[in-house]
Amino acid sequence: MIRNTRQRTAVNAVFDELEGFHSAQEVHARMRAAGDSIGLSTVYRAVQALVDDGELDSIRTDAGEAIYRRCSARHHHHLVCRACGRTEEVEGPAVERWADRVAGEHGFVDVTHTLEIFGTCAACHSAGAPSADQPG
Amino acid sequence: MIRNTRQRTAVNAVFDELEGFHSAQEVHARMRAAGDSIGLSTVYRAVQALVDDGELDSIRTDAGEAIYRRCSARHHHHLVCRACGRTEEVEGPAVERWADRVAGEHGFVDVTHTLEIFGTCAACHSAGAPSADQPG
DNA sequence: GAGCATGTGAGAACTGTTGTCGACTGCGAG
DNA sequence: CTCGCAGTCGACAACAGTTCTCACATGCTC
Ligand SMILES: [Mn+2]
Ligand SMILES: [Mn+2]
Ligand SMILES: [Zn+2]
Ligand SMILES: [Zn+2]
Repeated sequence: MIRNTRQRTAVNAVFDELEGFHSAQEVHARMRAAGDSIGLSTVYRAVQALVDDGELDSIRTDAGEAIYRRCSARHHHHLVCRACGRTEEVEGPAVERWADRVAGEHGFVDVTHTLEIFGTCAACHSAGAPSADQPG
Repeated sequence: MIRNTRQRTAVNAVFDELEGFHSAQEVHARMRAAGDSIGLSTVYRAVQALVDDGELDSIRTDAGEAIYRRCSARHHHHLVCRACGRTEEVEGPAVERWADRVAGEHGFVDVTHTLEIFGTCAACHSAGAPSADQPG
């Protein structure tokens, strides 16, 4: 059975305070800095449990790092600022239908998808942010 | 300037023989097994150069590993079988427009996106493959 | 409270990837 | 066809993120 521990509660609470995506390492550092005593392994275990419970959503950065944020229940995608990390949740029913349809046309079943949009947000753009590319 | 070397030519050639996505490590192992002498660093440098040249497309697995395949020039996405790794290139102009539009509505500029569809292909499904989930 | 399955965490181990640096080599200049 | 050298190679070390190990601690049930 799953136990309530100080650490799990604390990790969960961190994501109440935080906007956008954050890595396990960052969460660990924040907690340590705030005086919480917790091990890095425990943070990893906690975020994974929260993802399994549907409490957190996770995506992977271009650099291969897993990042997490508190996630609303309905299916959606993310619009992420490359410069500041600011994140918007976006929905597109037509895209959902397209993905399922195109997969079905190829004979695929049990279909899921990942979709992330990256750009420079208005604030960062007016501040003069750099740019980057994404494979297709 | 960029030089033609035996190694770069060989890495490029490997992707002529191969369907679907393959990791740098796998390519290295294949080449070694086939008697080619090449260093792992060189394979990494070669695949990255090929990605930069638009010769290869790269995506990242759930496990965080970068995988590569020979890629047609036009912008597209991938429909990947979770069981056998078989990959179809798919296009959806409407999805492209949607991504740009929704990003623009939020004030984002310099917009790119990633979109991958996962499922079980017909062959694997009739063979009775397992299933998995993908975050949203 | 007692018993014990479950969770913790410091550190080691692992994985994919990148950096280092002396040796090597493609290739344009002469 | 040399020569010279910037570009390249590759064994190896270093790195970053993540997972494993295992002795110890602690929620939960009874
Ligand atoms: Mn979707
Ligand atoms: Mn697209
Ligand atoms: Zn921004
Ligand atoms: Zn398949």
